[in-house]
Amino acid sequence: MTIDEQLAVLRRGTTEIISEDDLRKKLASGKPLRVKLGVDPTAAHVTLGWAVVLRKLRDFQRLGHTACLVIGDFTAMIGDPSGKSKTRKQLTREEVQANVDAVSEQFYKILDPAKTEISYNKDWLGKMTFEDVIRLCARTTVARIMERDDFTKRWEAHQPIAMHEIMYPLCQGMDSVELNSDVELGGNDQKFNNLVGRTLMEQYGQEAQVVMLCPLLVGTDGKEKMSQSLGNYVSIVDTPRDMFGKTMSIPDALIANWFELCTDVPMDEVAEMLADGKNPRDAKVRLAKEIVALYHSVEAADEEERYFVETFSKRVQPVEAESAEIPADLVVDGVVPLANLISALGLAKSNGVARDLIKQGGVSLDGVKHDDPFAKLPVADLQGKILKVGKHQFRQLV
RNA sequence: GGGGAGUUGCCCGAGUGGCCAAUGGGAACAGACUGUAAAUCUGUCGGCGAAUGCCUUCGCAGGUUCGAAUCCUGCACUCCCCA
Repeated sequence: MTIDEQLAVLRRGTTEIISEDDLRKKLASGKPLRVKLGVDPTAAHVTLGWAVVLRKLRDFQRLGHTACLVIGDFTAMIGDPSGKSKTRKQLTREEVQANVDAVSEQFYKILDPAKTEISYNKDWLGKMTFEDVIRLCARTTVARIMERDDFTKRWEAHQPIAMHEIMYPLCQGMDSVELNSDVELGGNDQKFNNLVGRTLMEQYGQEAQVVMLCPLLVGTDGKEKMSQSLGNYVSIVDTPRDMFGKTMSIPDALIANWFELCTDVPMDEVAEMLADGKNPRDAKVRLAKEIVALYHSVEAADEEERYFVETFSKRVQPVEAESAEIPADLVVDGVVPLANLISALGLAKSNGVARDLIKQGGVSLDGVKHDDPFAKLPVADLQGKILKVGKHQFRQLV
């Protein structure tokens, strides 16, 4: 592959490469590049948003380069201030470890283990003495740190900024020095942090890393960046059903963007699907199938399409639903209060909410609406039926 | 170090002794309409209860009072101005 061809692959789905000339030179050297990606184990799932950068890293691997994952077990205790309007909660060692364990195997659904190097930044950051820290701090200025707009905004809004938060970019920069990385990948919100890495590397006599930024994937709500704390995410370990369903619920405006960032479908093909006169729903179905196929299988994708069409498009009951046993302690004289059953099965968070749902016509059994919030139904009538609560929740009663 | 302002439900934000489970907006959820999209309309939105009702909530801990989110004291946290 020529350098230009490689660049074309690498460029897809990036917003900025600082600088492309430097990247070209590094590629031209012919040696495998060390491509760094810092991950903070602040969450237990790899989301599609997170996958955007991981997939980019995989692109590098396919071109023969080495992925250097830095698990931020040290920095997670600080919490990246990027894009945050509040100080993040500091995680304990145990929480961090639990997340690392959960997340690391998910990485290999995307990355090639043979070309992946994993390190933990506590190994070096944790060993720095206070003197080391002071000397590190001396390498940057308050004005430089405060120029990032997360801080500027918080400052102007009179929001607190804790001292330890301003250390974050320096920590991440030290990671680059430690790894002597050639390229650092990151989400767009990482620009500031990654640029600090360039500065520090030069100060330590290294060649500055190339910074490659990927756009932040917008979540299923169509507004905010995808994140676990906002609940607008699709996890790569979601069941095929959830994955498909959540993808189908994104706003139309996001379809092209998701194709670009989450799949390998060529963009001109995408443009064709979204041309005037075409139903965007069909493009979305294709998108959902691509995603399911990527993390599960083509068969699962076909299966979910069929399920989706039957269940939602044709508005019939699902072929099969998760089965749920009627809790024995709810049964009195052979009858069960419907509202209590719904909350006991976790389909509503309290009996009151369950009753509200029933009143609003959001509950049905085998397609028959039940709107009496105080209904008590004989167990015999319930067994074998499909309980539907709200739009998406189905349970096969046993 | 000195002076001032603030902490209310998922978020923002009213509320200055009983009519407050607490106005309003946003988010969320449900229904209608659809393509499990968008927009729109309607409804719900602390917990328990069939219900008059009961319990828990207005930074934390005490106190005053028949009665406090509202008054007093102490504590914690945040912001602003000055040094």
